[in-house]
Amino acid sequence: MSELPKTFEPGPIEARWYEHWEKNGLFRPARDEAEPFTIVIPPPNVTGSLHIGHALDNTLQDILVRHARLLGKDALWVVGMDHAGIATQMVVERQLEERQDRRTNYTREEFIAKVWEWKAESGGRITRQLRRLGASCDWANERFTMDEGFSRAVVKVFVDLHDQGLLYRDKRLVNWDPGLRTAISDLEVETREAAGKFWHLRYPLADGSGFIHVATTRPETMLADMAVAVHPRDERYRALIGSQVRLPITGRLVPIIADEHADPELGSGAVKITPGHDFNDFEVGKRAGIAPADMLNMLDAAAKVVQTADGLVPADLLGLDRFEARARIVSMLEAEGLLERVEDRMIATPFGDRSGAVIEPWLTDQWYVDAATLAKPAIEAVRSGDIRVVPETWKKTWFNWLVNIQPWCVSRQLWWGHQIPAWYDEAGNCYVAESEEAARAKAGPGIALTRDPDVLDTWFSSALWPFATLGWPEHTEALSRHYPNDVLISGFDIIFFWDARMAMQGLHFMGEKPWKTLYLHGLVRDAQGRKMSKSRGNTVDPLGLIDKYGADALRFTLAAMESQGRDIKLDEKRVEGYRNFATKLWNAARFCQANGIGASAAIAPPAATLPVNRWIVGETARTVRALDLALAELRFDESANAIYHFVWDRFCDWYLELIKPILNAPSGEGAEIAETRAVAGWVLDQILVMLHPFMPFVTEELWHAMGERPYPLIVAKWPTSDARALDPKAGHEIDWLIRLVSGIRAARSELNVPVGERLALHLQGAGEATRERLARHRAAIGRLARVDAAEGAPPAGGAAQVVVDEATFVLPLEGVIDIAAEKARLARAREAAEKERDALAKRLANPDFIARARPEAVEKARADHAEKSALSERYGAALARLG
RNA sequence: GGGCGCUUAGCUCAGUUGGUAGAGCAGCACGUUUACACCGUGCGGGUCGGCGGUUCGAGUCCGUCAGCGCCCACCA
Repeated sequence: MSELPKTFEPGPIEARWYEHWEKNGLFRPARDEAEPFTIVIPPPNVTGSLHIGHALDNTLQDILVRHARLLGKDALWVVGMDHAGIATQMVVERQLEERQDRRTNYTREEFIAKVWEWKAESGGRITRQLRRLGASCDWANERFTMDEGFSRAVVKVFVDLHDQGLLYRDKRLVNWDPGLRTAISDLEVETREAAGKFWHLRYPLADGSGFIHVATTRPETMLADMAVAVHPRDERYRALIGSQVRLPITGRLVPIIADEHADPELGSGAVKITPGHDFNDFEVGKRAGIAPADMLNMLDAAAKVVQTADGLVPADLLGLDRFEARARIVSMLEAEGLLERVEDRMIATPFGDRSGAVIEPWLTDQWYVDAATLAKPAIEAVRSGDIRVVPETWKKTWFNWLVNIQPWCVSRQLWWGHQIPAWYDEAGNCYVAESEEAARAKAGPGIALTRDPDVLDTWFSSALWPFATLGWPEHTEALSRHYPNDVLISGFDIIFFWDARMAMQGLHFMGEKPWKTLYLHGLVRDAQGRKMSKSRGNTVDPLGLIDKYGADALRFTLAAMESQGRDIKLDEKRVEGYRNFATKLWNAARFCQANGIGASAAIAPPAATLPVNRWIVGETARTVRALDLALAELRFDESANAIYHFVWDRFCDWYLELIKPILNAPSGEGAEIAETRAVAGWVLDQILVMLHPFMPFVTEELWHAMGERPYPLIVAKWPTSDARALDPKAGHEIDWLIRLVSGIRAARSELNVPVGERLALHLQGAGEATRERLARHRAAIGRLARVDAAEGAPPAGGAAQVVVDEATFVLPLEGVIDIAAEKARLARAREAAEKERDALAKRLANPDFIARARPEAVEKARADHAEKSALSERYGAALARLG
């Protein structure tokens, strides 16, 4: 037991204890016999640094893991990082560019080596930051989505899915990012409204008989037009169906076809069809019998104009950027009198979420996962309740996306990532296998093979995180113990990217859901409710808050503000408030130290005879129960509030104040002092344990400061909410005491009685029990309310009066206070009681209420009515006494 | 075009199965009591977005309107 410094400084405490825990393996004590509890961290990007969203996500995880550990479970928090293909490659490329260098100056192997180098040097930043936050992860088994074991898992999943027909190569339109020059998935496309134009064009009919009008937002794609479509029931064009159009500029002859895609209400009702550059047109083209291989393409990977297969694009357009080409083509059409008019218009435009480039639908060969098939068990698992989703409202989103899911494009034209395990021979035959040797065996002897240069979508590998981190495809002990995981905590922003895909892959490869519960939290926003972003400059740096207020304060803030289903608007004032809370606890511990209160020897509550001690033991048990319930329901806000109010309102404001007279009593009361010290020490211990998941650092510090301990707090025992600890009689007594003291204080304050003035306290209409209570708590009442119990009837004259239950407490104040003020005060109190009484009377007078309301409700209304009636009468009597 | 969420005290938010509203911060007043001014005590403050319905009774359930936010979707 060491004396606590007067001021609480979080910094040094945090550094000391984190190191102690980690060094001593306390994040993962050996508990082979214990019930497992498992959480996996959403692996942060190697490029990442801890932002406030991580702080929230990881705080919630740490609370659950520390709680489970305190419950004696074999708690495992799997930690690691994600290689984050596109993001990481972009970072390293940008570094090269800063040195006037570029990726393509290197071989693939050289470049990848540079990325690994960079990862080694700066990739661990976020894990250091996680330590600052207090995250009790299993660092001894840190994983990476491209480490050797994980890579094996990725390859196996690819090959197995392929062999099962659930993964295939296909030529179709894909979302192409011309900035990054790679395909991306539907989810990586952000559609935003952007200012654009609607060009109305005249396409000459081939027979020279006139024009057909088409409207388009993308005139440049006319270089690859293959048809003009009209609605089959559109009378204006019926006669033209089957005839031909001679396209301007290229002179290509294309048919006018009938297709329901053409909307007669929109534009002219006729629409140009460019199957190679538009998702709708692709489908129209297929319906018109054009095979994907025959669809014309006019753009290269950087979205510059290239020659189409029929060679009709004029040479001076070749090599132009798509937007330059647009301008050029519009002016060419205008010159030929084929531009009818131009409308300004907002266009729903697709952008790449990483590059910000306008996405180009582009015809390429890519690898696709049959997501619809994998989605079915994931839908069923949530529908059946096998996976519990919290908050439930997300179930609809889950179903909506998974039911309508499209094939998942998993190949990326990047260098950094898991290279696709597929090999091609010179004839273009494809061999998917776990290794080149295996592929060669499939291909047969003497066949030269080239490996597919593409890599996999990062999410393809992170989808395997819940089981590949546990050793899969090996059948490890860890895997059988810790899969399925207990809870996944994730921001709702990655529900499709990650959560749904984990469910799909986990159910498919493990035959079992990845986690029992999926908990989705909101986003952390700034104090004005705006989304935080670097460009907006409103990001909150969690490390800065930790430096300023301590990790405990930040953690507690995030937990207390995490109410299900809502975004968090973070206000620094809240963090400051919870730093104050930690300080409050610190000072309470100092008080205990100064009064001979120390670590409790036992887990069970000490025997107590004094009501105040019996009461606080009961209150402790109630808090444990409230906390258990809240944590079981994943109500982080409720659990934080339960412990907060117990510590501050019950323990500090009342209990410690109430025991001061006992502790300070003159000698001769040894037994009471001993009992009180024991109880106070025990309660403080329970507080430290209960608060530890939320505020691990300050609690661990105080745990040791209060005395010698057989084990650190991080592996202490969670308290039990033993109902036997509750003593209703003591509870009522202390409740009465609190109401009495509060009542007297309020009266004094409202009547401006000088604080230094000690008043006499007389009784009016008090029963025997009240007199006994008053005698028992004379010292505490005297101290807290600054009154001295007096014998006999109150003297006549001015007095303040406080009604508690049946008794009226009279504080003679002749000459001290303004009698009129006290009368007004009592009249207000009586009026309030009467108002409630009358409302209850009205309800009770309603025969329908008596007949239809639940009997308990009627009973309660009667009891309340009686109480309010009595109360108003007592205030009436008090008023009468003042004349 | 679908789907979801939000609207409760000046601010940020709770409010479990319907029984006439709570917290933190901010505000105001006062500071006796050797744990704590990062504190203590007390006080003020809400027609629970509008309208309608169900019910003995609605912040809580249903409908509708208004405003705000998010997600999904191939209107050229």
